[in-house]
Amino acid sequence: MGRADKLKPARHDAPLPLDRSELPIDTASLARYLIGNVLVRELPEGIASGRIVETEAYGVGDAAGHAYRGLTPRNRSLFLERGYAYVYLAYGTSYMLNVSSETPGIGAGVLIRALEPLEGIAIMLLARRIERMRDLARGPGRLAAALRIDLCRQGPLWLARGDDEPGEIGQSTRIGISRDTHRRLRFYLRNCPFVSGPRSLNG
DNA sequence: GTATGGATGTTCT
DNA sequence: GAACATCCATACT
Repeated sequence: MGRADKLKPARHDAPLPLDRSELPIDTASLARYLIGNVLVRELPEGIASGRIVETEAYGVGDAAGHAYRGLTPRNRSLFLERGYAYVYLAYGTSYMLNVSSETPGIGAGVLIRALEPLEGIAIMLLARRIERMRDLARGPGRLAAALRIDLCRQGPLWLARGDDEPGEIGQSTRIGISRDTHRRLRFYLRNCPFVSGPRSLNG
């Protein structure tokens, strides 16, 4: 527990974090496990949260993963034990949020791609110019914008337990990559309007 | 609904 | 200079 945790405790009724011991170590297992659980962000304006409905695994020896070519200053948090954030800027416009996986020293992680908004929708709307509510956090860049994961704002970020059974989980190839495109390492909630990607991948 | 192209900044060759 | 785990606006079926 670091000093910052003691200085500003979370709101008393905020969802409790998952214990690290319950996170699967294996990357694909973690990606599947996270579906149905909750991502919580505490901002000065209040709590913003959403149910995780879409993830992608970027595991050991995966040529599409950022850790594939070894440890660099950018990707070093992927080499931490499971449950740490790895955030980077893609295409100069969108931040991507990942959860580190595997054991310390092994570079791997899970990309969180979409949320079903739960709490603090008004807070998330402040950062998203949208017409349809379903687009609030539908896609990894939109998700990071909605939760204002922009690396220049104060506020904790954690994973919490989902309230109920997530529903049927589908599996497909991953989106937006050019290597290892055949692997079916994308996990999503079936029949969920908040999932990104073309209909052909979401059957 | 799907397809296409431009904007954008960091990392690595 | 190229690649890139994207988004948005626009055009079209």
